[in-house]
Amino acid sequence: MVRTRIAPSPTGEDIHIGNLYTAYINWVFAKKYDGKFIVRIEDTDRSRLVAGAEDKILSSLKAFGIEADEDVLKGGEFEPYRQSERLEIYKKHVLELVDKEKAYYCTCTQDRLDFIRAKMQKEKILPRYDKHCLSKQEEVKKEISEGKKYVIRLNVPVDEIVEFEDVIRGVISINTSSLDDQVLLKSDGFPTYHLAVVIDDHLMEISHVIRAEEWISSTPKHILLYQAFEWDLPIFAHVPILRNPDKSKLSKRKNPVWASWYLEEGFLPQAVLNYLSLMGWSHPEEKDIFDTEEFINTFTLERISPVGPVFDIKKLTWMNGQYIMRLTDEDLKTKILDFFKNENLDEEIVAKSTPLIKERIKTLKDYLNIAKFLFQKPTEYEISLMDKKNIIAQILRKVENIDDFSAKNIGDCLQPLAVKLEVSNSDFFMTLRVVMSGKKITPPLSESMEILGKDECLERLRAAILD
RNA sequence: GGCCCCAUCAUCUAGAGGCCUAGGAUACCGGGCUUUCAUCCCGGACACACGGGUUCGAAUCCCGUUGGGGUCACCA
Repeated sequence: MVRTRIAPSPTGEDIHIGNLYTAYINWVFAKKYDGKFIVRIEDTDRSRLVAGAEDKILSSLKAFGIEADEDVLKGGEFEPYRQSERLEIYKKHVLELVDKEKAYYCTCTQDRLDFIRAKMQKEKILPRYDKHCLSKQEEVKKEISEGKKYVIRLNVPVDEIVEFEDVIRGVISINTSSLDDQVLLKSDGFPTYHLAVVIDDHLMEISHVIRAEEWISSTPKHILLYQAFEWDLPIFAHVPILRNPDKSKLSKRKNPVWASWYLEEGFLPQAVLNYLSLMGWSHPEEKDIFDTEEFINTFTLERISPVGPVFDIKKLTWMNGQYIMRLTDEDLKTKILDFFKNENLDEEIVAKSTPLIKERIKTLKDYLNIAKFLFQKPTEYEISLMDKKNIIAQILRKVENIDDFSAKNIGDCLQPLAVKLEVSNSDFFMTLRVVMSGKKITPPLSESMEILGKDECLERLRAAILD
């Protein structure tokens, strides 16, 4: 049984786009093998907890269609799915490790820790805990019974090789001498990530740990824990970290990183997911555009490349445009209406204009940029109409006499006027375009005028003359 | 800095020894279509980091160098 998970921390505004990426890979992998996808909330850092973050993460995941089979809302066989509610479990297990002498109590103060760290740094040796408390456990236990604050540390063996296999990168081996005696249980009684992740992944029967590359260097600690507990290892796959254009880890300083930002900018979930699937992975037939179902069918972990890809919003934007073009008119109308629900747009106008703007917008947000004039009169003109008054007056007279106000007929009636006035087509229609919309770039003119209707067009022509 | 991971156009990538005078996509530049813009079509410029091996033959395998990234917390 394939069981995958993501373990977001409610410490930010929303789910990070990089986490959305790993979530998608995990979800797709589970779907491909008829497995289960679990969302586990890792809220063990009480100091960085952000109120509302958990809800936001869950709702964003849902907005992108990545639904968990087991999570804090749905529950499941292995609940609770919030780590702060599993404290007893961690405690019990870590004590087991102490019994086995794989872990030990430590009552060192932060001051002492800071001191030895500084000293080691000065001596240019790797700063890490010096196992000071390990040799005097009885004494330490006595201190603890007297109420002294303590942590429990992993007793990392000296100078051993820890090896594990990563599906994407092959065998990775690290000497334990580069590992610290990691704190497993913090003094507030909460586990650290390293303890909690191993226990939960085991207890929740996670078969494949698919997570970001930044976890590679702490995986040996996890291996040591699995060995200490005498548990079987899951399969590890470390997917690449998404990068800023300067190749550093994707960060909010340099890029929009919150998943919901993309939705707010008018990107379609499917387009974002499709783009994300191309990060470190490519379709065997070199396709760019494909839906989730096809991704599930063709995806393999082995095909993920270990190279960290730059997140290129330009290509995402192109892809989003492609998705918008492929939407049915009805579907696009609904999406635009929903996107601009606060604007209370006239549904009929949106419906009529949708086919006109379909190939012209890259995001839903672009819609009003290009079509706003259909809902309201221009407030200014991008081109001066001062020396065009005569032309406009002639157009006005002509338009007054058009009875069949269809796009085709409007064009047919106006075209001869351009010839008669000896004005080039582009000049003539640009003038009219600006009169109608105020802008130089618009959807097709005759069609737009048809949507506006004869009366509205006449009003705009008169307004332009008076301007 | 130690350890670990990585290395094909600006970017995402194809490529698993001969099919590669390296293919596609985005972006960019030019042209066509066109009542603006967009779509669409055609064309262009642009890459195997470097140095050693192995081999009849290397973008592909090995080693080194360089470069980039990650990680070294009672954060995840």
